[in-house]
Amino acid sequence: MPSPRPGRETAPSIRDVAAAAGVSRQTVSRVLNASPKVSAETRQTVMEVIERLRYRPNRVARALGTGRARGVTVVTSDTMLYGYASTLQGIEEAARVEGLAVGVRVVESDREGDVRSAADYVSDPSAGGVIVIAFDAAGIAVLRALPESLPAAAAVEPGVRGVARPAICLDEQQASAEATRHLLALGHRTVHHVAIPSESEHSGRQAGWRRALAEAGAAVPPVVPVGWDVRSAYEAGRVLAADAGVTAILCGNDHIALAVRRALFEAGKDVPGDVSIVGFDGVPGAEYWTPALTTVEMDFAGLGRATVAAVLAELAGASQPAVSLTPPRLVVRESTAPPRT
Amino acid sequence: MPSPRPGRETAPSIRDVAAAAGVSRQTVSRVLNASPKVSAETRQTVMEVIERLRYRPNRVARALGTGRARGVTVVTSDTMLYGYASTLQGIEEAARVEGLAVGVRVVESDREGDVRSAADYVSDPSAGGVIVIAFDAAGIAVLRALPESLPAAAAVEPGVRGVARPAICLDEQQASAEATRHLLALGHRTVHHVAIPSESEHSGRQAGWRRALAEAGAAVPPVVPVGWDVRSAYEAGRVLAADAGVTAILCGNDHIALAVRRALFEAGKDVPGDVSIVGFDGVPGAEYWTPALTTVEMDFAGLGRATVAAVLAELAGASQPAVSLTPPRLVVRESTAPPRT
DNA sequence: TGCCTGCGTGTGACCGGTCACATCCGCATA
DNA sequence: TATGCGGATGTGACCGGTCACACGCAGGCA
Repeated sequence: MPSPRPGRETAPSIRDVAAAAGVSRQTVSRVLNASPKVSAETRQTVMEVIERLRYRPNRVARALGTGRARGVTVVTSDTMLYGYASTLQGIEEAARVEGLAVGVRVVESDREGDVRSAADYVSDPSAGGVIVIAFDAAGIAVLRALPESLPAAAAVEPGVRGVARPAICLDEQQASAEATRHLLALGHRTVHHVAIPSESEHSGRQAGWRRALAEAGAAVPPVVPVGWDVRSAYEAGRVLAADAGVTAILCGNDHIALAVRRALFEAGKDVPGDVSIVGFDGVPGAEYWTPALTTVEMDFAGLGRATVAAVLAELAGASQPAVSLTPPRLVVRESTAPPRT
Repeated sequence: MPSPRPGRETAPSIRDVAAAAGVSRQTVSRVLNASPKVSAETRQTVMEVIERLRYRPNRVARALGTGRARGVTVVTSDTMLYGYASTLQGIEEAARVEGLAVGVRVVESDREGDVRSAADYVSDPSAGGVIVIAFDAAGIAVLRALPESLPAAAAVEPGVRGVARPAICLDEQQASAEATRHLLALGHRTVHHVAIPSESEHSGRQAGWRRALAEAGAAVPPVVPVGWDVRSAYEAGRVLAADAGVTAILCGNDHIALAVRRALFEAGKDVPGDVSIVGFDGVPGAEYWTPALTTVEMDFAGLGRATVAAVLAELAGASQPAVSLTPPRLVVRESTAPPRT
């Protein structure tokens, strides 16, 4: 605590500004909040004083007065995985532009205790609006546990139901189908799919893949589920590499593609000579991989920005603003080719 | 605003708890803050009431009362790059364990306006303690612009001077020297170095590399600086690939290594057959690259945790706690081998 | 002239905690 | 019995904004 006694240590308050400008604190408050009920003249005076005193409104006091902080808190189960991290980045950027504070809260799992604790955390007024990155079970559980009254929005996988919140998603179904068709068109009999943990049967990746296979009358091989850890993707790759019938693999994300590629390499199979692989995400640098990765680019940052717009609308009580997201799109590079005849 | 009129919408306050427990609000406050000046009996009663009412102290009110929020705000120029993101992750984790709120604020550059705005942002009491990820010019500028009175700590590159704050770093000089010696021992005449933007002449990577070369009496080739973007690393790789004298490259980070490897590949050079490469960071999955990458593993998460301990100490007015960091260490894999004779 | 209207402004209470200080009580000591 | 003392608890002010409402004043209309 900086003792307020010696000299003038403490930052100027709204009352200091009011006194210096010869108006009431409420008038200063109105100027700060761009209220129209202030004469141009008074506003001018007040702003000059604010400038002169280098006054900055205290966010804490404001939050206590209004009952909620002017900011957003992101709830997520992870901060490093590409999809999560980019979404977070988009949120931060949009929030900063809007002058909102940004908080982060990680939920480690969908266990009762973790979920409750995260929900409690964001229930506090200091959390402001809440954005849940609900790509997985933990996120969805938090979304469900959130008190009705909280202003919130979510970034989700396509196909999520039963969430009474504005939920935004990147619909990768089209692009996933396109990627599958691309492989089929190259002459592959069918396409195998390695699924990330956040995927469900109805989520975009899997739905698009299924649809494209069905349309082409191709067999639908069993989905190979893996965890977020690279090792499990590698193990899955080994299994697929051992199967001579596998010539094309649609991987749940780019990092999985990298590990699968390694497994294929160890099995003496060339990419794309023997097996073609496609990723999801479009991580930076995928074009400089060896071979350069064919992948579905996803605009997670845009998704993040859209969720900010959504909570802002919730906060203001307005209806959902129509933010247009750039849809996922297939980028063909070197990792896909016709199968060896 | 949930109108407090109809029914009981609002969360219980400390006064509700006090009333229900038959004590004063101050006593409840003491229980919450684990003050020793409460009888065991009273404490018990109060805790039961808290439990029954599901009371959660209001972080905003507390911050207004104490003058500062119980939390930390991370200032960083980036949230996605591996080093930054892992440090952030470590901070979040440690903060959560300590019951601290976590905020994030990005500074886009070291321009006056950006720096000032970030410094203003964290000067607000709602920011709590401040942790600056000062691997680069933007971070260091913020660190310098921070008001004296703010509780703050920083994660920095080794060799940073003139920062009147607890500054913690991962000293990779040893490991860098070791990596260089490893290459020299394999028979390489010298080792080239591609430097990341955050590196200075005196930072660990470069210092270790220089020292090892000097000790071995090897020539010190000019450092090749690149940006954070993968493309610039690729361009640097092309230049090195065109030079027949280059047989070993110490890359500033793993992603650079990946791009350099691509450039070598395009030039018809094999890794590690023709050229050996070493990375820095130890990104997850590097062991599944093709070839698996020899790299220096860095414990950024541990660094992040240490900074939390440091701000906590600042907050409490205590001296620096001695947190032991796990030092960076070389992990030899497949991307390094003797030069072709 | 009287009254209503609306704009610009000011006043007191309040948000939910904490701080500094006062008070009460029981027991040991003089 | 008076005094001192320290542990346990309570009281009022305060942190720095906002909210709801009151107020003064000018112009328009009856």
